[in-house]
Amino acid sequence: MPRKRNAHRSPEMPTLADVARLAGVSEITASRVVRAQGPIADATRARVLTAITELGYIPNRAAGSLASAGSTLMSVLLPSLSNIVFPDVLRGIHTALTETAFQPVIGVTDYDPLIEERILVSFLAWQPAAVILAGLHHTPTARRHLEHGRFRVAELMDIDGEPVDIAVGMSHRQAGYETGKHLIQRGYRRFGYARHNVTTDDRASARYEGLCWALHEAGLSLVAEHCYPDASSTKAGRDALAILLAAHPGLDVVVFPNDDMAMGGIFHCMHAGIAVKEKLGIFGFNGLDIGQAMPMPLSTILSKRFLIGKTAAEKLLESRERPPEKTIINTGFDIIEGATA
Amino acid sequence: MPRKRNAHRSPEMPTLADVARLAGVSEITASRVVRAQGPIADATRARVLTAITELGYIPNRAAGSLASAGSTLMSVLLPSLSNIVFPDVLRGIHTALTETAFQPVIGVTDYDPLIEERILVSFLAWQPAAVILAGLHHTPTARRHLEHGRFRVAELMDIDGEPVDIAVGMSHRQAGYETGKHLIQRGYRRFGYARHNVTTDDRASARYEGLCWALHEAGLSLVAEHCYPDASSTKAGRDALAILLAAHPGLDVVVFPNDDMAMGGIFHCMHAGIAVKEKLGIFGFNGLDIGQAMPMPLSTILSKRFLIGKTAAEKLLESRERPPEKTIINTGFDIIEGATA
DNA sequence: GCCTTTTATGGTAGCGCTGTCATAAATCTT
DNA sequence: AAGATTTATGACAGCGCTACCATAAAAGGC
Repeated sequence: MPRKRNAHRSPEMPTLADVARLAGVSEITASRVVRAQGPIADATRARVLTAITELGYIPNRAAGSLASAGSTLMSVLLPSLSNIVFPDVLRGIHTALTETAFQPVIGVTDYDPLIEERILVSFLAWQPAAVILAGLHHTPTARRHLEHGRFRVAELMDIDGEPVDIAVGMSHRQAGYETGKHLIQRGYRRFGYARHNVTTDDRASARYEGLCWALHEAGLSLVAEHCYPDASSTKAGRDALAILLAAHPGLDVVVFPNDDMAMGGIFHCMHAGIAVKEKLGIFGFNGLDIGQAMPMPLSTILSKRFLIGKTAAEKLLESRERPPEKTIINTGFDIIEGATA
Repeated sequence: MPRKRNAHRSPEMPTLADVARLAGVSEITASRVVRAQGPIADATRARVLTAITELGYIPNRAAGSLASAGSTLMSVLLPSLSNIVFPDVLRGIHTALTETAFQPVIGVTDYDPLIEERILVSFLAWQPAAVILAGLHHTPTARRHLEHGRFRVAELMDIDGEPVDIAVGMSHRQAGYETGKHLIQRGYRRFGYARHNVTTDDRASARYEGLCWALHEAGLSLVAEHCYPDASSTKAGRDALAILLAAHPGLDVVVFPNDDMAMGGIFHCMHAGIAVKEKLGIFGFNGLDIGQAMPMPLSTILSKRFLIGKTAAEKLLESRERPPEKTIINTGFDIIEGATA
């Protein structure tokens, strides 16, 4: 016996067929009106539109996606939502997607490539139009899926490497290097570094390496570093600096992996009565607003997070076809001199 | 002529039929293995699982969703991603959804009920299992859709009102009231308020009202308020306080709609040499980590954002059926005494 | 041993939409 | 005016999966 229509749906939802019947056209014509695709006579369009409002018709995207083998979803895989950095990226993506039919589906990987792979696979089940993820480093399985080519791929934040399709971001190695050069030029010599526990944050590591390289070039090296055994936070920065200075009082500048921790460093100095900049330089990364609103603006590097997200989404929308060659877009960075180093 | 199978798919994707064929079972049996549903003999399951790995099969959720009239998507509509508050909520939601089959699809409404309505409708096209949104205030059309009942609904942050299904949050009116009582008890009498431009942030308005009510009860009223003509930010708080004090030097406490602005207020005091707490009390809202990591921890109210998101998602997962009565979960709030008021 | 219940599997018909092809009418060429 | 092109519409199958039965075999009850 055939399944009764809508048997498993509580109140009947109007379908395209209902719209078509009411408007006195065929289903496919109604479909064309909904999708604004193909030539439609104005009078016909009007009739269909009226029918749609009258019935309160909402298209079923699952059916559409199934029939056309492609969805309007854009998978976004972010490492973390614990600070404002990735929400900023997401905001950029969302801004580019407003007024388009695309919708972001988000997943959080906790900086773990295996989790990234698992979430990616579950996202692919929706036949996304594009996949956005952070960094260029993925598991082999994930990379294989990404290279399959049925969807566009954007790898964000980092451009030091070979992207699958599009990469949008900056060179973190260079940012670290420029940080070192900038601070050396300003007379700092005895460098400290306050790290946090995320060993898989490739970008923080790249900045660290760049910094070391700049020091090396100048015949210097890190005097001290401390790894705070927990996630990055303002408190982590504050405590890390306290520990660092207790063991190495002679430091004249401390570089932090991000602004949150750097602000913690400043708070420690305020608390301990250390003159920031004169006695101890503090340098961060990200260029958060709050750091710039302080009485003594934080010296840091502005990463263009919103721009990265927005640019990536825009590029992905430009064409559904993956171009023959990989694209790298360098959004660059700005050194903010600030007043703390 | 029938459409050639997979004609519009570049490289052929394996389907359930391929898996079933390889495993020597029927499609429906393979489907049951994939969904871990119904009784399956261990040997059969193993064969199907092997076939799945061998083919690299990824289920097509659009087809599944269409056939079963329900998806594993959870629509999340947030007012903003510009500060850490809603990312925290999202993090809570995501945490509850990890290890489940559900995936959050997110939209940003910019505190605009009309945008909320538009995004809601476009999300409903995916037949979501649940919808999560902020606040209890929606357009009539949106409310009608939400009440339709084919999916669970959670309204977050606010519990002062009548929810559609589940509400998880706190009473912002009461938070404002308690703020007022707390500050009055500490001896403050000449109150200022620094507002920002989002007039549609109902929760900030509710806190404001609660504060005014507490003042009224004590025979007091706001001495001054200033509305910063831009979005909330640390800089907004800093500038707003400067303006407020220029016009009303006699204020002894200023309440801010959130911690970001309150920190701006503290930064102004630091800059202008005003002794915070002794000369001018500063009070925020949210209980952000950064405020607590300052040398002088911010006096504020801790809103339990992560908990709200997590609780909501968990409650939604408990049953697919909407219960006969509406549920309100009060996650409460804590007054953080801090050192600034 | 016969009947009931449970366990394991399959056949089949859609879910609601869109790709493909076909067709008819209107418009443009020369 | 006859053909070529463009514009507007429709018929129909099928996207990949699962709900709804049906069935057969195994297990349990007395």
